[in-house]
Amino acid sequence: MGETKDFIRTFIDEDIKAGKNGGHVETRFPPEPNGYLHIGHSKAICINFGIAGDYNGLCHLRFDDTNPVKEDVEYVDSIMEDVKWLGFDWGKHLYYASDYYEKIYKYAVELINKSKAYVCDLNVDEIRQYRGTLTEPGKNSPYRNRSLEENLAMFEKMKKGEFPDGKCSLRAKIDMAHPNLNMRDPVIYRIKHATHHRTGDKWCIYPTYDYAHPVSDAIEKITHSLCSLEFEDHRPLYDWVLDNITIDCHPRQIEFARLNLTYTVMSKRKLLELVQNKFVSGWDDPRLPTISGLRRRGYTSGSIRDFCDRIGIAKSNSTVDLALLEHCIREDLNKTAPRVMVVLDPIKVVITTYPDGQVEEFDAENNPEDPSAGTRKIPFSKTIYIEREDFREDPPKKFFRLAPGQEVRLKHAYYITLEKVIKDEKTGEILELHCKHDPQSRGGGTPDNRRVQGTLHWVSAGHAIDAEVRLYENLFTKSDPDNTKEGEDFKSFINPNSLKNLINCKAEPGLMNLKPGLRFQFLRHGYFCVDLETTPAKPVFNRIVTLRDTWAKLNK
RNA sequence: UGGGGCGUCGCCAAGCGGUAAGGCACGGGACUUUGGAUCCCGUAUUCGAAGGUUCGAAUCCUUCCGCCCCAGCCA
Repeated sequence: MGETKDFIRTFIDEDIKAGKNGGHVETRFPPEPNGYLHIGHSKAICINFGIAGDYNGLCHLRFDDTNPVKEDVEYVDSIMEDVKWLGFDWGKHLYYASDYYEKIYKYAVELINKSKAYVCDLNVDEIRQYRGTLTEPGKNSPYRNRSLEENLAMFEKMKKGEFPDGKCSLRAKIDMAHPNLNMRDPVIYRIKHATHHRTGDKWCIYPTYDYAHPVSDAIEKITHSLCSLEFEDHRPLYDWVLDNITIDCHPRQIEFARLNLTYTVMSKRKLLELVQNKFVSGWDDPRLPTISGLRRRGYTSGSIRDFCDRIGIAKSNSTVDLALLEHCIREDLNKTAPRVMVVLDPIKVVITTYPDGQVEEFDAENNPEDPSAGTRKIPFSKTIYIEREDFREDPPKKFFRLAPGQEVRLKHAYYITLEKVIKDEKTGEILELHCKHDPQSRGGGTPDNRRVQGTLHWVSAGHAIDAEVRLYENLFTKSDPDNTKEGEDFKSFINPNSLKNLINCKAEPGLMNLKPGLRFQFLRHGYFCVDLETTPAKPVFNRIVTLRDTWAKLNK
């Protein structure tokens, strides 16, 4: 968190010291609207918005929508929602590469006029053959030296839709023998008779990323164009484009390593497959690493920002341990989430010494970490539920919870001692437990200050509400499902137990009126989030952090 | 075998010639009206390897080794 400076900020400091851009810093987050944002994007978002903020600059949100066949408004809507939810504000600076199509086109004409671009009739296969290989140079396209007039006329015809898809393309004229393949006359415009989600059918030629991106950055007067490592090889082309058109801005491209997380699929292609083939309920399935999935699972945006701060920025390919993300949400929720008593697997307890029909209320602190969170009243009565696992008829040593003759404390309430176990005569099933209580222990302590070893959570049977808990588990059992070997299908690493596991439980009556998104810590059960599907009749909770539970189960 | 990057603790990551930060994970202890809470304490004689320069190197030089990316009219 700013203790040590990353290399990007170091570069920016150097630029400022050198007097570049008048000391201004302007960045952009440029997603292609072809899927939902995931935790990996949040790193890029935090870096771009974070750096702009640090330098009192601006960060734009720009949709890199140059390939109509993959894009959709559903994605642009979700991306805007997720960036906002993460806590970032692009202000008025919402842009679309498609808004620049006219300008981008004119710059292409300029390149043609300067003899820096030409229309090439080679098809995809031919272009590939002419490109050469990693070790052999390519050879010039036979169309490379078309006349200026012919190029202009051809490009005009491309634009007018006089050619079918793939008939020809506009290529930058650079160097077919360049050691960097990206510089071997890259295609900068291709024909696609497809409907664009914003420009409709106005265009049938679309600029490629390599050409549209630097132009878009320059149009927006971006100072630092931050992107991931795989674009390092494209930087010479980025610079070439801006050096060869008439534009008074030349952003500096800086690359950083993208995020990888253990036990997590980050590839958009794979996420799309999981969604389309219904392995999950949708892009916001709580088991997915999408921003919307994490949100629904109960992650706070603050915890995700904290995570992005902690992982740092560097250029080495790395895979961050999922445990760090989980640490971040636990740390956040520990400070903010109210504590609540919920019995997941109830067993009935009757306090025989407690008056029939009597009800009293106890004060319970909402959060021991935060006194300002206040207290709430919880009802107590003769019949309560406790956790089945909190009772043992034959307690092993060191079992300090309820057992015959053993005194325990009911959190916030009384000390009770087990006197009798009531069983079904035929089946032997335990039906209820009969206990006596010490009236002097009201509130959880006694005048004689005697200590009890165990404290149990409970709910009053007559007041408890029925709730439903979903114990989602981690989707993948493999550390790097994104990296499967030859012949391996990443779907074979899906954890069969990750599917929602519904548990009907008994909860404090106060949990009746909850809004989706609220998080709680259920004593001893961890953190839960009120699910979107919660109805007035029945709250539904999603468990928030589960990799640990998954491991516990797998290692059994 | 062309080009571009990267190699510091199990996982991230500082360090930029002056003698290895920090976080996560892990181990041990304390405490607690249930913690997956909190607080202590511990954990790289060593920086991919080997040479060299230097009083002194993770930091400079040389060579070697390993990993990642690039042959889309995807981004």
